[in-house]
Amino acid sequence: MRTAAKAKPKKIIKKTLSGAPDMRSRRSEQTQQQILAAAEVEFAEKGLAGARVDVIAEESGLNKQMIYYYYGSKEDLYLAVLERAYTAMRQSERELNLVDIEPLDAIRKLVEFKFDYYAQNPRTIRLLAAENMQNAEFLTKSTRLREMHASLIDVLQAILKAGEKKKLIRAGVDPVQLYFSIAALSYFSFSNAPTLSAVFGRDLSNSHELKKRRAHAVEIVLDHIRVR
Amino acid sequence: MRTAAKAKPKKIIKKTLSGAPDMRSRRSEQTQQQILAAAEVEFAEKGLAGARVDVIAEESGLNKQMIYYYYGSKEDLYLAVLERAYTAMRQSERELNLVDIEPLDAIRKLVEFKFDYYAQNPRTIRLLAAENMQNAEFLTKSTRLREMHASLIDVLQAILKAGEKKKLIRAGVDPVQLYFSIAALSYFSFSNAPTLSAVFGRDLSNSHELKKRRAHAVEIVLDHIRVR
Amino acid sequence: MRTAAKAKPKKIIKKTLSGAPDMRSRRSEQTQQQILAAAEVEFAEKGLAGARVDVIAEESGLNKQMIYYYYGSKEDLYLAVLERAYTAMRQSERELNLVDIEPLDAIRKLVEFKFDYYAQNPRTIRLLAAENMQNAEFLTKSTRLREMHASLIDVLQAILKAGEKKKLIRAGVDPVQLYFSIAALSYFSFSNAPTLSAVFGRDLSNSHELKKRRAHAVEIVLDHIRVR
Amino acid sequence: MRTAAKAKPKKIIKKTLSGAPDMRSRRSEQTQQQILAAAEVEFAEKGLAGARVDVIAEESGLNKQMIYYYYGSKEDLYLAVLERAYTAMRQSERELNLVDIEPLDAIRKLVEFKFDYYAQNPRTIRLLAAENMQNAEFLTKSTRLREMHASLIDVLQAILKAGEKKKLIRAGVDPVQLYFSIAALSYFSFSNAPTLSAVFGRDLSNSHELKKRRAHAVEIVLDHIRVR
DNA sequence: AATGAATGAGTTTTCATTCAT
DNA sequence: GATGAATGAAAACTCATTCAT
Repeated sequence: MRTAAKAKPKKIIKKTLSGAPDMRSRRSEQTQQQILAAAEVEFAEKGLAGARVDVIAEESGLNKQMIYYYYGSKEDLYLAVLERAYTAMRQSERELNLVDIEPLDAIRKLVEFKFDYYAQNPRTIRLLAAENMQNAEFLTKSTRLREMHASLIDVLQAILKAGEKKKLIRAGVDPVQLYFSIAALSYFSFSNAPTLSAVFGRDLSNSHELKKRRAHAVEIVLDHIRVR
Repeated sequence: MRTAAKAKPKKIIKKTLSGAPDMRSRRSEQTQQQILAAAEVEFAEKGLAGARVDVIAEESGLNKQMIYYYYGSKEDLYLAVLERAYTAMRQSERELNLVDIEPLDAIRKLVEFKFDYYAQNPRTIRLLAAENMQNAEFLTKSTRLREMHASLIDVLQAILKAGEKKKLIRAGVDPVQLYFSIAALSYFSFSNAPTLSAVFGRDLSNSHELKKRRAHAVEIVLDHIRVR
Repeated sequence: MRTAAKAKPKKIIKKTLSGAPDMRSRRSEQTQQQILAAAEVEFAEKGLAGARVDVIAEESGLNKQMIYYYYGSKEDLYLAVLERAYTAMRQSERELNLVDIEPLDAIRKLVEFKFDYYAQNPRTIRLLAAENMQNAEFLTKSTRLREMHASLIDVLQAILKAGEKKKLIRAGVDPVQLYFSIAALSYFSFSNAPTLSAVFGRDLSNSHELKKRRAHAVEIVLDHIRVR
Repeated sequence: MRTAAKAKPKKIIKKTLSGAPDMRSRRSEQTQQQILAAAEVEFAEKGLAGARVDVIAEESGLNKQMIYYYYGSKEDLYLAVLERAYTAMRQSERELNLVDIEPLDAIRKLVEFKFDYYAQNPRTIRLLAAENMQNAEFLTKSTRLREMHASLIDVLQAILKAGEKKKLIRAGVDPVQLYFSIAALSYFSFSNAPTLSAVFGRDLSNSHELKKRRAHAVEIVLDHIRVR
């Protein structure tokens, strides 16, 4: 309906929260994973508007209706994909152990981790890009995601402090700004590879180029924080 | 024809190249500008797939057929928009005069310019992001754009050399890597503002935040190239 | 979208209000009438839920998209049909001239008019029945219709008063109740003809039966108001 | 199969006729009643086309397959609901004892009974309305229902005769016409309450209005048959 | 008897594009 | 040059029904 607000009939959606161990239906859980996997590929490739529900159904090897059965709508499926990718990234960050390492090495490791994560999860890059194109409409909508603040900030803070104490890192470095810069230097190499490659006329995504880029990112960050 | 692969029948398109002074029709020229302006807004906001020809027509104050008359198809219109934005950016870069400035100041100015350009041209950011989502399909397709290689690389090269000679800038800085990093640090602040704002729960696009971000970008770059 | 309220992009609908004499497009006006005519048949036959947009398009000889172009949605088209039928009925009532007739004859004429109107406009009966099944959701929604109160009540009132004065009609007859009863006796014969016919095993819609029914309706009403 | 004409493959349906005391499965009987109850609500609310099997399953607390197990199809379930409601109404009529009452009181009681039955069984009204929208397709199809002719006609006939003999009721009253009118006056008040309420801008379903309406129905009927 | 999962065939709606004037 | 009207092809979404357990 267009003209008037109408009490939408509540649609019954069968999504089993992945946390709940629903023993009765390991099959159902698997089906949902198949859908999510296919959807991630499609959304990462084409964005929300460009993605096709038919394609997702086709690629998942399932019926189109299953998508609506489990996720309710294209947009809700997109949100599920986004949540999963985002959660996985935060989880990876959380598993990064930087505490017992020399401060400068920790920073180096952190930059390399960020860079490598994007290198290994190109779809996450594209989902983030798509989401930014949408002004983070869905990320904002998701309570789950909004609350998942970047845990690395605290870690960074701790490392910087430890480094200061050891006279390895200069005082006064803003951890948030630093985090942004690390993210920027990692993200950009992948997010903008297509246009950069086109303009520079050479492939920027081969491993040689990436290695140089990664090393540069590490250096530029370290140069900024090191005491002279 | 909507999604399918197309064997474009050559269609006569009336686009007057803006270079050629077609005196007969200043009105025509204006019509095309109206379309381009509305299209830029729409494509920047929604991307290629999400943009609606109806909306562009509506917003331009013209009718849909005019779009097809002048631009042939939605995709060709998108290309025209992209070309214009890209050309304008390159033109701005070309107008930047960094030759007669002290090397470190020149770098500072360059970083600030990049940052400010994105700040003042948010639609360019979004068009670039959209184009990257499309794997630079259109940028690649456009001979005009492909040939418009980033002139700043040469300028950067010259500045670095001059700086080295004056013992202000350390030797061995790769101008391409540096250019990428400058672009990254500028671009990212704007391209990813929506998701960052959502996750950090505060508005990163106000002028205070941007000023801090800009200063940080300048510093991180300078710290990298300065001799110690 | 299911999950969240979303700012529906305003859809451009080209419906020319039938009042506005849009000379440029008599063709457009005719197209809309074709759609309305086909829609009335379909909605009257199957109700809102049962009606098929495809069928309406097919029967109107037009493209399905035209329906959306002019009316925006199936529901809005239904509303347009309802409004037209309702307006026509009220208009007919308004054209009934009962003022200069003997009171009892006026009542008789009124009952016959109601009965005949339903007899001649079976689709109006069905649209009303459909609308009642929907708890008058659309009639309530339509400002235009809600304001179109039954003008016959006032006329009835006047007739009753005149009849009282002439000692032809007894005092104390409630015009609203009487109007309802007249409507009931007319409407029911048509609205419930299918089930009654099925149960009584004979066709109640032939002209002989209708004549008897009509005469009975007149008598029962007159018997109620006549002075003894 | 949804809309298409169907060559129903004979399907084994487990419906235990409510008459047969199938001791083995009181549970089964209860399940069927749950389904019927939920179905009646849904069909009465939305009609055949508008009703959703999912909703019926949900509301009955059972699952969809049970509906198909016991009733074979949505349409057959609708028929079962219709049959039950109709049978109940006829049963009520049969239990009405009007034989030993004064003729005019009997008529009064009959009108009141009809009115009250509809008042207390609003879903029956809606099922009848739905069925009439379908041109009584299902009622016609059901041998059981077709044979269940309105028993009140005979009763009415007897009352009228008795009244005539006692000079209380005038001769020549057609019992079928009278029955129709009684039904009309009762039914209409409920069937058309939504549209009437909308147009008259006041609630016609409160008890005060209904009392007035009921009294009026009684009077108009009595006025018609009474000797003067 | 009962359940959750899956399906195919619709159904409404959207959208780029073209036609006629 | 410009406009409103029209179209076909696809897109999202729905729903009765069946399958497998």
